[in-house]
Amino acid sequence: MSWTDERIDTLKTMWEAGQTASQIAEALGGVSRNAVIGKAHRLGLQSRPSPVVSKEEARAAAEKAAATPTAAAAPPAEPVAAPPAAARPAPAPSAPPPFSTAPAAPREAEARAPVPAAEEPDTADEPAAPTPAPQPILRSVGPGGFVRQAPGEQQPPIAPAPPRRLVPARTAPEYADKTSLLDLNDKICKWPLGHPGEPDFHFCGEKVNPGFPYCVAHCGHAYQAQLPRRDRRGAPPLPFGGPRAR
DNA sequence: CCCTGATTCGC
DNA sequence: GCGAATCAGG
Repeated sequence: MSWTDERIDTLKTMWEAGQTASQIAEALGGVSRNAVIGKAHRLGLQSRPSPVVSKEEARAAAEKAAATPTAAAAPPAEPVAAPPAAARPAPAPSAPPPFSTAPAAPREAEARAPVPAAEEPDTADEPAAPTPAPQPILRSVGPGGFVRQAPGEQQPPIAPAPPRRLVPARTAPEYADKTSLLDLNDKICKWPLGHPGEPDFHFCGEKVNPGFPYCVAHCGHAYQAQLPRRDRRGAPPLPFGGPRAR
């Protein structure tokens, strides 16, 4: 596998979106985690919170901690070089789900007035299936077939995607229901829709299939059993709406 | 053990 | 430039 423009593009986007190197490698296919990391560095995509702290950083941090015994009132504004990336998956571990009604930290112009109404067809993207019917049957997922079907079951295994908008309302018509980079966290689907840099680029935002970066439906796209080369048809379903048309 | 990203170094 | 091997922390 070589680093085509498209693959580099995907790498960049996913890296900046906070995907792990493993996830990126898996999404790209044909490359190892190390390859992704190596490439990312060569591209200058640098510095993500690494689990490994350099001795310098550790020493500096220790000194700082020691030198600041009492003045703990103000949260230290990012000790070392604060990553410029506006995008890191929201670290909020116990944070409320992305679609909770009340944003904990209301961003200025984001006062979203609760609008009563039910629906508006709105955007044409992702026509969500209108069947919120909860699936009582527990299913497991696995490589290849992805969603395992209970024995004897004939129905499509994947519950139809519930309506995407779980939040009652919004103000800005076109963006309010979009899951932005800033909204990403471990619990919501990071499947990108549209292309980075474009105004309507956003993320799926569904609840993830536990253990995966995507919701069940998008996992079905992302993880598929490899077919023999001669049997493959068309382009593989890469995220990001496919390679950027330039 | 598993995971993570960083770095090195032969190719 | 590439990526496996290695390192080192969580």
